[in-house]
Amino acid sequence: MLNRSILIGRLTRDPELRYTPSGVATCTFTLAVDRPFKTQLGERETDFINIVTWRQLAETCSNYLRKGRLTAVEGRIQTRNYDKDGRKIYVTEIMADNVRFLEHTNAREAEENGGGPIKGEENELDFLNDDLPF
Amino acid sequence: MLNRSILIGRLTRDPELRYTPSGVATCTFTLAVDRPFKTQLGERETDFINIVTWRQLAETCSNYLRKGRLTAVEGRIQTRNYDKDGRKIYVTEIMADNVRFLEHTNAREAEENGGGPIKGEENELDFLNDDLPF
Amino acid sequence: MLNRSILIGRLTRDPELRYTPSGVATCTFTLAVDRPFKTQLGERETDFINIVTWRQLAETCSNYLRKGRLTAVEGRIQTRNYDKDGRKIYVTEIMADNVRFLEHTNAREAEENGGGPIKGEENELDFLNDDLPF
Amino acid sequence: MLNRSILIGRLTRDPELRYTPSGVATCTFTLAVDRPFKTQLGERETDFINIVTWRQLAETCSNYLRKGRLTAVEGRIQTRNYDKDGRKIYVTEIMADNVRFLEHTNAREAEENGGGPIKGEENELDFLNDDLPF
DNA sequence: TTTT
DNA sequence: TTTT
Repeated sequence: MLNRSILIGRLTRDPELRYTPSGVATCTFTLAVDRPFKTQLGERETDFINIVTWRQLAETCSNYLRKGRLTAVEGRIQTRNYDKDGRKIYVTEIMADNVRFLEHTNAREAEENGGGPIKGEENELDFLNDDLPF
Repeated sequence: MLNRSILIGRLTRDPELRYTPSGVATCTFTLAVDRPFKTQLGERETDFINIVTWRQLAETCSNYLRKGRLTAVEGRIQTRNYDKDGRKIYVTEIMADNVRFLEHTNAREAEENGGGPIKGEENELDFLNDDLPF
Repeated sequence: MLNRSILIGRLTRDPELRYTPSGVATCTFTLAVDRPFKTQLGERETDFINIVTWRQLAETCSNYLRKGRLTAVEGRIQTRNYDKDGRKIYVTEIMADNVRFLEHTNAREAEENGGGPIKGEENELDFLNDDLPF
Repeated sequence: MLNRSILIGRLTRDPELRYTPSGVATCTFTLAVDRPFKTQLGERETDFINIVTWRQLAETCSNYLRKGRLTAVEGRIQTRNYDKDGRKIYVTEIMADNVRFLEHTNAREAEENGGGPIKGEENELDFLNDDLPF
């Protein structure tokens, strides 16, 4: 009936952009989110959460996100399963409908690994949100 | 850096209460959460999300929740993995720190399957908020 | 950049349905949400949060919600101000894009105060969510 | 029964730190959060949301936040009212229990306006989570 | 102006 | 009273 998650973390690697047979873009990446406490041994642990985006949002994520970038994600938890070698594998992913790029691509990075343009980022993002004004 | 999920759904079966070797209570259950849209074939799909609670909150969930009960859960997505037959199994769970019982146990149900007391429920819930790691 | 609120509470009175000059439906109501703790005097306090919905969602809220009904609301905090007697009045409201009716209208209530139909409620709700599947 | 808000925005001015008569620290600031769409005239509007923090979290916000800083806030909507010149003034605020500093103080800014230390920020934040009434 |  |  209601299913909403909000995460802030860093990409564990560059995002992957693919297309369905019918041509719909999908972009996947993993967010590393530090836990808000330490273990009894004083170590900080991290959760690795898989994110899936579709269509326009997928294209923009592919253009603007890179490994290590601090990112906010809003979406819905989705579960699925498939068979592998006669075993059922369970998968949990966040279907994101809103992604916020919290760190701007700086010049050096953009050059080095193909990060997206710095200007215009905000404007592109205006159309990423499935929320309507009213 | 930030990790928050809020879910409303129904328990797929009665909750399970266990204790760690050191005596800490933990209660687990699965929420069935209907997706907010239908497939192209007009079918409604459901996500099955594992919930974990600890300590006082675990005890109260075990007392008041039953299969089918509408329930709101607030918590943090946690991931872990373990080896099984030489394969890595990945698990995603919600570590809940707030659980709201949206359906009161009615008299018949309480008698039939051991559901918790009807009176006093709200007061017990006052002490369920629990922001601790476990 | 990100603005999301999720609330569960009870309507303080029946919802109000109005139309803008251009004919757009808007439905407003107030949720009473109990605080998760008691004061030092042992009293429980309550927050009263104004909710605004638009269009199809406004119509459905008007049909299905009634005073006292337990309801979940998801939306965005919006602030505005206006002048009254030369003073600026500040208003904070939740622009809701998702509303879940957690209590079914029972037969007696429906008859007494014009609550909406019991059957079909879930189906109507399918179209209330601005979130797209992908 | 459930009341959770998550916001990302920028401080409209430096935070204000005060103490209650009994010596409890409270820090208040306002977040400017851009709306996720533009008006029909192509203008982007902004919501201004008042945030209140208490105790340890208040001290750290006062030390690390400055005007313009991008910040994530998690908390609970609280409403109150008071009389002013025989009129009732209604106030809505977020009682925050988790604040994330999304922009590091850089050297120049720190020098210019007294922003907090750059090193150690993350560690301090570990203790900010605070689910208490105030 | 407030709900159970 | 508003931020980039």
